[in-house]
Amino acid sequence: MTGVSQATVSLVLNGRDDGSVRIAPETRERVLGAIRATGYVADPVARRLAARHNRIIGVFTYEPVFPAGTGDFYHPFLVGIEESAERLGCDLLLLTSAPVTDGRRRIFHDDNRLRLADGCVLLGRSLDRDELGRLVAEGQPFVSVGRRDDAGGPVPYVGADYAAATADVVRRALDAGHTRLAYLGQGAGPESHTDRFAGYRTALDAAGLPTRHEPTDRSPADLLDTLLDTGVTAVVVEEYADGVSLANAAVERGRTVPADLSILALGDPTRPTTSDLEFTGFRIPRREMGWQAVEVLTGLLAGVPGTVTQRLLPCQPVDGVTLLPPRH
Amino acid sequence: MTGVSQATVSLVLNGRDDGSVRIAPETRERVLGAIRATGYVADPVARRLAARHNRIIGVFTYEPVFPAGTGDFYHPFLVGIEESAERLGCDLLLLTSAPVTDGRRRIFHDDNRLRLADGCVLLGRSLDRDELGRLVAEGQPFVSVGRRDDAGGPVPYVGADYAAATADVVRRALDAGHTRLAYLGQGAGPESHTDRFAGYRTALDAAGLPTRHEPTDRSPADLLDTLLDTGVTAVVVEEYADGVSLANAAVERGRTVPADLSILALGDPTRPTTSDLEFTGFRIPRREMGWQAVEVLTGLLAGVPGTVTQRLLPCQPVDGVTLLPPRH
DNA sequence: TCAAGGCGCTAATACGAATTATCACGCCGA
DNA sequence: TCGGCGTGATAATTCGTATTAGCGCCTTGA
Repeated sequence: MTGVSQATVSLVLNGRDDGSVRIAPETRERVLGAIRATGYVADPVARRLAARHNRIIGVFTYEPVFPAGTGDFYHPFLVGIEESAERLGCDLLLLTSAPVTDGRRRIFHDDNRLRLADGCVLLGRSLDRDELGRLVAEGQPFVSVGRRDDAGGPVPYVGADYAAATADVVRRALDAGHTRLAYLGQGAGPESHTDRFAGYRTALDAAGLPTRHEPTDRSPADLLDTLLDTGVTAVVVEEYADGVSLANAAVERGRTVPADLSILALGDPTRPTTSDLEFTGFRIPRREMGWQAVEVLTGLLAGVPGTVTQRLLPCQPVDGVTLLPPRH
Repeated sequence: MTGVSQATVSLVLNGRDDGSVRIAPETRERVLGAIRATGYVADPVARRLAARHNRIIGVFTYEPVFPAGTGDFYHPFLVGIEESAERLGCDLLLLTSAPVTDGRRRIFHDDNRLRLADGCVLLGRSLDRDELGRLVAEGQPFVSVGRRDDAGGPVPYVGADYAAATADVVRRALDAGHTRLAYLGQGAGPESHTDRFAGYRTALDAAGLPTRHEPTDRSPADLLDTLLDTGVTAVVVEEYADGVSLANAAVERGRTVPADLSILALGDPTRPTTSDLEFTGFRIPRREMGWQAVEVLTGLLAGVPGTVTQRLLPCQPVDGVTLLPPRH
């Protein structure tokens, strides 16, 4: 249309008029006119092939992105991710094509499409260690939402400081006069669990008090009986839903929360559950985590020098109504 | 590593051993071995450049994808879209980079990235007519979630049959004995509104009864007075939230719903609102709409002949507690 | 004996942009 | 007249893959 070469169009399109390249203003206008007239837009894929980046951020989750069963636990993360992406002018690629084997999605498989994006954000309770290691080894740019242990190298993450938040919750119970506190949950497995348990242990150790770990495989009623029989006056629960079950069991047994037993929740519900009690504990800064994860990723990609790639964000304390001094 | 050409690797990688191409089993094994050893995966971008499609489905919404203010009205659509995409092995690209001008996102702008995807799904109460027309004119493959009028050509869509569902609701009120039914809402603007109003009008016309249209700009209390003063016994409300306001106003005035006034909701809440009443009306098959939108899109892309590209899905009637025969 | 065709693979090219070395041109000064 | 220099644009190459015509060799059948 304009009689210029493809190269010239490319230069005009990208507004290149720095020292090394010059386009006559008249030519530039002609090209821009043709672009406007035809509505031409450069093929982003070809562009990516040549430029080696495309402002696409992959989002990989081990559960469906738009959750049904997780009671929207992941929703706030995604809100933060989207807001951040929008601000940075990036698009999000939801890696929904990853096939599900053995009940979970896999990053690496025969038609790995991760590299469609410049980098990716990983979301999920527990990431597969092998896959994580491979990402690190291959130098794939990624950021995990949630702290992760090293996997053959440092893993970039934006996590919540569960250890500090849990220790704080425990200290609040200690300040209220409790001396026999149990930890209800796995306390192992995913980093989010071990961190909580570590915080619990730290706070009790510092106070010179014994720890007590209850697994979650017992019925709430049994569990309640055991706890009360052995003089436990406060329980910190890893999973919000387990706290709800325990409280319900207490009500059924004619006991009162928190008069008979204080219950402290270590975070937001990850399973759909309802309760009219507002549990004392803390909130996970989910939106902020999602937001910062994208920030860290783009920092990594741009090679920004000062970027801290391992971040722990503070949790917000929640006062709630489930903590009272113990009876004597 | 194996001494074969790039072309051979490509052929092995894609499992091409149909009639036209043959690879010696021994060679194939050697190549596969090298692939396993190195963990090589084809660059999806280059692949897309060559193949001219990439199994990416764009998702464009006129509101944030992960909604905050819309009370998760859009969530079920996205769940359906994701499920369908997962089943078809496609990834979803959320077009979050589209800049917001004059309070809404725009598809077309100077750095249009729609073409990154093979096609796209459009979501939103009202789509911009000009943009829609341009999509049609340019032959961009897309599907709208929600019925749309022609825009210089037929618009592919998967919508809810609001007209039929509304007519059905009105008939249920007529069957209960109502003869003075008002329509509360815009009744104009987006197709979803005009369709509802059309259904309302159709049902009343068929019964030989007069229609009555109330705009939403009045206070619920005023509105309630007017309705009752003029003998209206049932109201169909376009917006769930307006029904809630009206019901609340009734309670404040010492009236009872549905004894004094039946209220029928034409769909699910699009704004966050709470009410202990379960409104009589219908539910929008949101998940199914999202699901089928992706189906239609992939059908379009694959050029599947029999694909119906304009679909209206039935809404599910809800019995609820807000419809009773009128007092005499 | 020779054309026809099967076999397994590769060279070459396309995909659509970004990048860079280079070229043609005109002007100026020596 | 010739060389040097600033201008403005282009030819050629690159990114990593998919596709296809065709090569050289061998077998088969008439």
